[in-house]
Formats: sequence, C-alpha cells, structure tokens
Amino acid sequence: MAHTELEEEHYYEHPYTPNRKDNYLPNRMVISNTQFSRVEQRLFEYFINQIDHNSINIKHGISVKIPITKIRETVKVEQVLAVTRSMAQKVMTFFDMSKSHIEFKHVPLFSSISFNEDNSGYLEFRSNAQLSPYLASLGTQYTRYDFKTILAFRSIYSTIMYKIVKLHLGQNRTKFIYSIDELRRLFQVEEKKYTNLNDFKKYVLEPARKELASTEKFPIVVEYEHLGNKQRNVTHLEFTIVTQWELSQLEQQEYRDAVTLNPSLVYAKLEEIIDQQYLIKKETKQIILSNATLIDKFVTIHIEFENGLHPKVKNKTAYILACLDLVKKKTTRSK
DNA sequence: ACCGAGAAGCTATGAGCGAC
DNA sequence: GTCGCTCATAGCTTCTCGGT
Repeated sequence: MAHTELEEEHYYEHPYTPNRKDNYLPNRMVISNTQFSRVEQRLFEYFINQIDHNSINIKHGISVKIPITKIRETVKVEQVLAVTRSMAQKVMTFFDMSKSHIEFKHVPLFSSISFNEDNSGYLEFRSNAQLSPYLASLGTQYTRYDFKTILAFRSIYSTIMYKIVKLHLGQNRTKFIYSIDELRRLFQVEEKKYTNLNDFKKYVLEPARKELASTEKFPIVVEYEHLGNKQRNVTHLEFTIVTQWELSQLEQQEYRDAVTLNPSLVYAKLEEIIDQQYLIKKETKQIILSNATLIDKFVTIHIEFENGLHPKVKNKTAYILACLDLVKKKTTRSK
C-alpha cells in the first residue's frame, strides 16, 4: 500500500462553524447501495452541515473538523469508533441520469476519518477529492429549503416546522416522531415558556401547522398525535405529512430511484400499469416506452392520478395522451 | 373477565396582566 | 387598544384498582 502520494494530497481546511442552520439533504442524485445506519447518518449530517458549497475547490478533498463535545451531544463516544470505521469504508454510487446509457461511478466517501488525533478534540473527516464536485453541487442537487416560502411565514415556528418537514420528506419519510423535549429544543422555546403541553401546542405547533397548510403555492398538511398514552404523560408526538402534492413528489422520487437501480424491472411494471389502467394502443405504448422523457411525464401524471390530484379528469387515457402530446392530429382534414 | 367509581391527566376557553 | 403570555377552571377522557 503506497500511501505516500495520498498523504501529499491537498485538503481544503473547513473551519468549524457552530450552529449552521441550513442543512442540505441528499435529493435524487445519490443512490447509495450501502445504507447508512442512524448513527452513521447522524455523523454524516454533521459533516454535510459544515460544508459551504460555495467555497469548495473541486480538485481537493475537504477536511471537516467537528468538536468532539458536539458529537457527544447526540452520539455516544463508544459508538464512534465502530461507526466511523464502517463509514470510512462507505462508497457512494452516482448515477448520471442525463445519459441514455447506464453510467455510474462508485466513489469512496472519505479518505480518512480520525478521532481526537494528537488529542485535538476534534473528529476529522477528510473527504475523497473525487467527492468534491458533488458536494459543490449541494446547492442545486440537494433539497434546499425554499427561501421564498420561508420568507412568507409570519411565525418563526412555521419556518422551523417547514424545515423539519422538508428534512423528512427529503429522506422519503412521511411519518416522524419527536419527543416534546426535542421539539422544544428544535423550536427554540425557552425552558420556562409554555411549560404545559397545551400552551406549547396552542402557540407553537398550531400556528405553524396552520400556516403550512395555508401556504399559497404548495400547502403542506401536517397532522400530529400523541404517542402511546393519549391522555397521560404525553412524551412524544408523531407527525404525519398528508399533503397530496408532497406525497406525489415522493413517489416520483422513489420511481426515479428505482429506475436507476433496476431499469428493466421498472419498465416491465410500467407496461403492466399501462395495459391495466389505460386504453393505449400498442404502437403508442411503444412510443412512450422508448422515450425517457415521455416515460417520465407519464409516470408523473400517473402518480398524480393515484394521489387524486386530478379529480375532475374522467378519461385518464385521453388526458395523459394529451399531456404527452400524443393525440393524433387529423392531418388530411385540417381546418 | 368485567364493572364502576374515583383519581389523574388532558383540552378548550378565557380572564388577567404586563409590555408596547 | 393589541399582543404575547401565564394561569385557572370547567368539562372531558382515560387509567387504576377494588369488588364481583
């Protein structure tokens, strides 16, 4: 193992910035075959959180240092050794969706992860230089919180709620649980304020919930309920995102992920759906199935149908063909 | 297993109060 | 006055636990 060259590699030293608020979440670009455990994900988020995608030199790796005291807040030190060891072996697989042929690249995430080296007090991630271009695209290819939507919110709690919701949607989750304590921390409510749950709900959760649901562009409907004991000793709340639009977005995302992993299976399934639910001629079906753009459009609209987003449409086939611009135009008898 | 009464906890409402 | 908050209370629901 000739590692001498590696050691001479350049790393951009990322200064540690405490309390960074924007987190970018993997959106659609990355499909990792190796799944992250919860703790791994948490550590990875510490890493992602620190990255300022504007200042990345895409030729160099990035060195991100996180104070161990910070890590300790959410991860037990005993876990770190095992977890970082497995993280150091993680590979991310990038698929380029814009190409017609299958093209992918496995990229090891980190060239090294060190814990408290030379008693530094830091957990240091050194990312693989090849990862840098992807990290630099955090701003465009990752879930970014919609700044305009956030600006429109009147309650600061709405903003936080919105971020939480986005965060979970970004990870394909529509149900999530928080303890009351965690929520109070997330919403930055002072300890003495709203000591009873009722007031907390009345002044924090409810205004946020209502505001999200009444957002002009894409209302997000969130419901929550007490977990476990409904009446007594409520310690956790379970949130459910029920917005149709968001859900259809999620399904589209899942579809795209599935395509990158196993295209032929997805296409077979797609053909089955067309046959069973739509009255589309063979030739037209072949046209759709042979064109990635049409497939994409078709799936989008189909999922929207499934989620009841087009309640007024009576003839789904006609509607979908019109959207795909596949309606036969009368060539001979033009007006 | 079931019942019922009292205890315990929760919800909704709104009065009260200080800050602006 | 309005806003933001706390607190009290009435009226619930749910739990506990002893009795059958």
